[in-house]
Amino acid sequence: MPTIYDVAEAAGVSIATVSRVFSGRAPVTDASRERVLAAADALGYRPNRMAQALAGGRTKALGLVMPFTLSNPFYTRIAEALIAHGRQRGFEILFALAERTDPDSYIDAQKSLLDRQVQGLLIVSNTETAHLCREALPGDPPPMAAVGCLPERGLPLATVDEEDGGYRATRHLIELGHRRIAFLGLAGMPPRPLGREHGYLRAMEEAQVEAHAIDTPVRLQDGEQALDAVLRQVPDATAVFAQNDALAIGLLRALAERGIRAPGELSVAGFDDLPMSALTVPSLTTVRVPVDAIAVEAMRLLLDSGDNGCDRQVVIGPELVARESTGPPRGS
Amino acid sequence: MPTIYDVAEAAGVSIATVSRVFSGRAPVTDASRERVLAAADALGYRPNRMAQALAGGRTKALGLVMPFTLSNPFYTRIAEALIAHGRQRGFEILFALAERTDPDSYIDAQKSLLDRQVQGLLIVSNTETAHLCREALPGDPPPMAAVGCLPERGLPLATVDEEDGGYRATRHLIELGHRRIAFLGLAGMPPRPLGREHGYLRAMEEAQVEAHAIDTPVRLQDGEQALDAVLRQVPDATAVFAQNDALAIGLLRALAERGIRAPGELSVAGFDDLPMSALTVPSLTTVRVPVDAIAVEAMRLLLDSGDNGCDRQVVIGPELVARESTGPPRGS
DNA sequence: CTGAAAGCGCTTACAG
DNA sequence: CTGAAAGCGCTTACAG
Repeated sequence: MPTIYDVAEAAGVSIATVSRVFSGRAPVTDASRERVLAAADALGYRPNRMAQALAGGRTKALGLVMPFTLSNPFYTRIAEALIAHGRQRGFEILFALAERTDPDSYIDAQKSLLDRQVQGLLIVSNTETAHLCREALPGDPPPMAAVGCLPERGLPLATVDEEDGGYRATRHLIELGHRRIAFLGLAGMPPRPLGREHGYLRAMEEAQVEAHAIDTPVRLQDGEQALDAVLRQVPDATAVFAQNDALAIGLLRALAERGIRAPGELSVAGFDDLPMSALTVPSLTTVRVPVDAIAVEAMRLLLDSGDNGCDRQVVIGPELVARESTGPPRGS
Repeated sequence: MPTIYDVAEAAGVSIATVSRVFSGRAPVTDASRERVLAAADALGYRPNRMAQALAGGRTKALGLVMPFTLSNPFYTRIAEALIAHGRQRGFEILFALAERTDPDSYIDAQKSLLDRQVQGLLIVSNTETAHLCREALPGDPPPMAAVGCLPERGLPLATVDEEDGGYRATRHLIELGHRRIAFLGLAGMPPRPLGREHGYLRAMEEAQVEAHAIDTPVRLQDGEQALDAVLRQVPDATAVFAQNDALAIGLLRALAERGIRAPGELSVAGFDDLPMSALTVPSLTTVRVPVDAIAVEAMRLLLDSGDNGCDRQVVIGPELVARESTGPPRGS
């Protein structure tokens, strides 16, 4: 690989000039620029980013800490949007996948990114984990923003309004005529992500009907277990609102297996609007998370904050997407 | 951030000794080691990887070039497996996502990885793209391996036996009694990935029935278009074999929308075995790609090749997973 | 606008 | 086993 010395020699200038041409941040005559560019092109020169980072301190790289379960479509959508917007702003996004969802795994992942001298850190996780990541930051930390957690003081954050989303989904079911509506949500995660459930509870209270929140894991493969829990705990439920689309899709499958019609006997609503959610049978009513807008705001928080922005929070409103999996309650 | 000098001072040794302790590749007395480790720990020292890479030439990082569509579950499964096995072998995996699927985007992504001085390159793509990436490699290139493409000379490669997978899926349909079986596959990608289709053609020929390969895009959202094509081109088809599960799932949805029963009126088989494929209604018969084994072999090709291995190809056998979406043909 | 020089934080022969 | 020194390929004040 040719180095900056090779280019300088070929172009008949000093390495400082070559550096100036490539960084674009210093005055160079057009003549010099052209000769340097021509020489670089001829040699196939590309600056060594390790050396640039070491000498300049700036890496033009941002770190993204995510759960290891890349196959979770919601995370990958966030990642795609973040990469796209980072690129537009001239930053490369470096991934670090947390091996598990516990805080230590996140902190390890964060450190590996810091070792690469990233200029900013994006954390996709729940609020507590993001907070712990923040505390684990070294003395002279790069800016950090959390993505998609619940709002909480002291952490710049771009997220969807989960409470409002939960409220909208529940209102939708209530307006269809449902009164026995169960919420299916996350158990055992410290802390429980409460936003969606809170929205559900508020809508139920407002409608003066009894709420039933059921603890269940929320993955694709947990549909059967969740359905069992519903049938046991709220046997006369006519609708369920699931914490996320993955669980809702698993639930749809479990219902089909038992011959329970959706929405005829049980309406199902989810949260996320995965690409898959429009294509299940029946297609899934859900709450669309504005992933793109979240990514834009997260980049803004990270890069445009100046000195003041360290505590800003941007909460973006979601949108209800009504599809086939919800309908009037049975017997109405 | 503390540097190696801070640690050396605190431990009362030279920076060379600190470096030796952290690299683990040189003799140090236990006493020195302990003092260095204690000092490093107290200061929160972590080696600057940029400096390590620049000074040592080795980065302990491998590059992974993938299509930008992270949300394609097949790619993310490959990525997960690669990351897991890379870690086990002490390597970090750096991603570069090709913005589009054209070769130039891949080459750009590859270059950005090379700029980071990765010690090896993994290309997830079709064979032609991988070949072009290889040709674009600079004078002194790191080892490279292609993952999941079709076999072709001159490129180390770990992949599934696509032809065999296509054959097995088709045999499964034939053994169920089907004779009118359409293949739904990729159009317009240069070159067309022919493996799965070849397996289909071989099975059809062997059974002495007429083959019907239909060109169609293969994404989740292409199910409707693909179904139209089948109904138009092979109206009496009793089964289809789709190039991948995404398309097969889309197809299932399209069938449900038109009230065509699967497998009653049309059996559907896919290829990939996505997590989702077990949970559709009906669940999807498919060919399981041994993602984990492929990842292990890819790492082996990259890291254990010595000088000889540059041309090795590992083709791993797939497995048929029979589920609900296939059954005997109508009227049998 | 341009060059010579110092320095970023490490690793690696080279002596000892 | 250990230290002093050179050097990895850049960027950045500092002069001019």
